[in-house]
Amino acid sequence: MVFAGQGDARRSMSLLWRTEQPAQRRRGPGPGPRPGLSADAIVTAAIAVADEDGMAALSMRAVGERLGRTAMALYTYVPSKSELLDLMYDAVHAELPTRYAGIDNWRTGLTDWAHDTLAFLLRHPWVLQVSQARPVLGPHEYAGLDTLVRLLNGTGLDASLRRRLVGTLTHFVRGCAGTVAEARQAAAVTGESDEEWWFARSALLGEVAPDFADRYPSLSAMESEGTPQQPPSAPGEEAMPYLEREARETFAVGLDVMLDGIDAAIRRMGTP
Amino acid sequence: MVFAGQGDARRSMSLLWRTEQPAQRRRGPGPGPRPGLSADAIVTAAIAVADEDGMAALSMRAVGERLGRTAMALYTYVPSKSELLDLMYDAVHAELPTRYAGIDNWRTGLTDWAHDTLAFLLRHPWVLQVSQARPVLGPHEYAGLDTLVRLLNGTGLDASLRRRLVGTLTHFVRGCAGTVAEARQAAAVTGESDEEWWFARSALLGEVAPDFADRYPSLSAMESEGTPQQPPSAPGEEAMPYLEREARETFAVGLDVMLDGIDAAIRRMGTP
DNA sequence: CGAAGTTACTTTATGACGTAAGGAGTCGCA
DNA sequence: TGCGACTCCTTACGTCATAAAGTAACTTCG
Repeated sequence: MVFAGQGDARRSMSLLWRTEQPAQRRRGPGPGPRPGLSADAIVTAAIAVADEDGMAALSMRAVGERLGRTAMALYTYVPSKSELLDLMYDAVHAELPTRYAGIDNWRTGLTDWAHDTLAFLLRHPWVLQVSQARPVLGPHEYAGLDTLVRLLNGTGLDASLRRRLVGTLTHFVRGCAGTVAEARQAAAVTGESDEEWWFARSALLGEVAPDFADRYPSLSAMESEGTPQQPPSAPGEEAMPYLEREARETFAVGLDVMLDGIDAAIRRMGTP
Repeated sequence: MVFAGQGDARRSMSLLWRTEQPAQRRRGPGPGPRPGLSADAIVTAAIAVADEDGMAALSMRAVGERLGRTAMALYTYVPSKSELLDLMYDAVHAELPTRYAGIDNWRTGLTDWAHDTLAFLLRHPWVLQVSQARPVLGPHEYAGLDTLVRLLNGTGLDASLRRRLVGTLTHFVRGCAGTVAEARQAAAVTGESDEEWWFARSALLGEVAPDFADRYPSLSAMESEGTPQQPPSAPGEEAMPYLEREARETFAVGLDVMLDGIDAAIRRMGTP
């Protein structure tokens, strides 16, 4: 987990909400030899690094290199790596859709929201590694939050209950996204596909725990019963990796279960 | 996020499942001057470091220091930090309860499980920062998984559905635990309480976004409506920090919503 | 025109990290 | 007494964020 927002709070909020004093610039002197960087350019480059190579690869050197500068050049525009992370975090949240057609139907609205949010998190998996407590409090994150609340308003539930549902739904989507993201990263880092990994590991597991079925009877029973034979993927379409397919199944099923639970709360409200 | 299990898979599984060759030891020589370390002692010390000071403070140097050795001394017993993490991860999972009284009542069983798991994760918050994809596959983690599956068996649902519920419930509990854990860590690192933090931040927010209520109408309405006046905590009992209280509310409400969703699935099964 | 001031950027340095390499000390057994 | 096995230490390398100080280019002023 990477902690953002460690720097000067006022400076950080200024940068996030773009309330920097516009004057003062070009007051006397002029720029140096180069075309000149900007905080925006740095944030864009940093997002590209994180998207492509993951949070672990996000170093000031890497961002600087992408811009043809040294790491230290960035500190002219960005106070620290922590603040840069804040800016990156809020910048990508601008991608979240804010308009949903069926506001009258809370269920389809929330389903769409969940799918969009999952897709967003898979485009920018490093977002999951930014601490959630003490949130960044940027304008785009708030916009995303406002959208979710608006969709929840359609349920007609109490404000106090809606408040909790925001966290519940977010936890779930983030959890699913995390599983997929980590599986992808593991595959990228090790160069070993999910299938290869699982094949090797289950062989070792058989060596090392020959009594597996006796030690974990419920788990074993469920696995042998509940694992469907997967159909071979249609020719021409890329087979989805094992762990990712599992995670997406969990997402679909779990989302329906949660929405059923919300539905139950709505019904209960009608007939107390 | 910290990735474990990067080392030699066979060695790692051997260590996890304690299938090291027992011979070979003390074959010819004797130990050096010191009483002698062991993998177990190192794992215990490493868990203590991570529990007390967080994952960021878990360095080989720090663990060695706690044992009165240098960082390099650990490498005699543990192949790498990654493997040490595997061992730590599985070792703490031994704390998870495996017996639950009311197996006949799936709802109370799952509720107890969720509370126990939350408490476990809050005792060892660094567990949340170990990657979930490509799991560690140790005996104690499997025991915890088997327990959850056993409780889910009480629902009578299909194996394929139960499979997905494992992930759904886990994501939710982990998400709640993560919020609390991160809030605690932020408070510990910055020395600033949730209340102080929020007070300072909301003042800045008012400066920087005076039109907040207009920009985020749904969110603002929900906040002003759904935030209860919190009663002053009884004298003598420690007031729970703001963010932690919020997270625990989300946990309680969200868990009930999820269990209602499971209940709906059970009813649907009865009357197709 | 030249000096001074301002900014953009680089170089260098510090103390952290994981861990490779190469000892040094101690013991059992020959 | 010497050898091999074993534990543990010192040193070293390349990485990280970032503090401090230096350099180069430009604008403005004298």
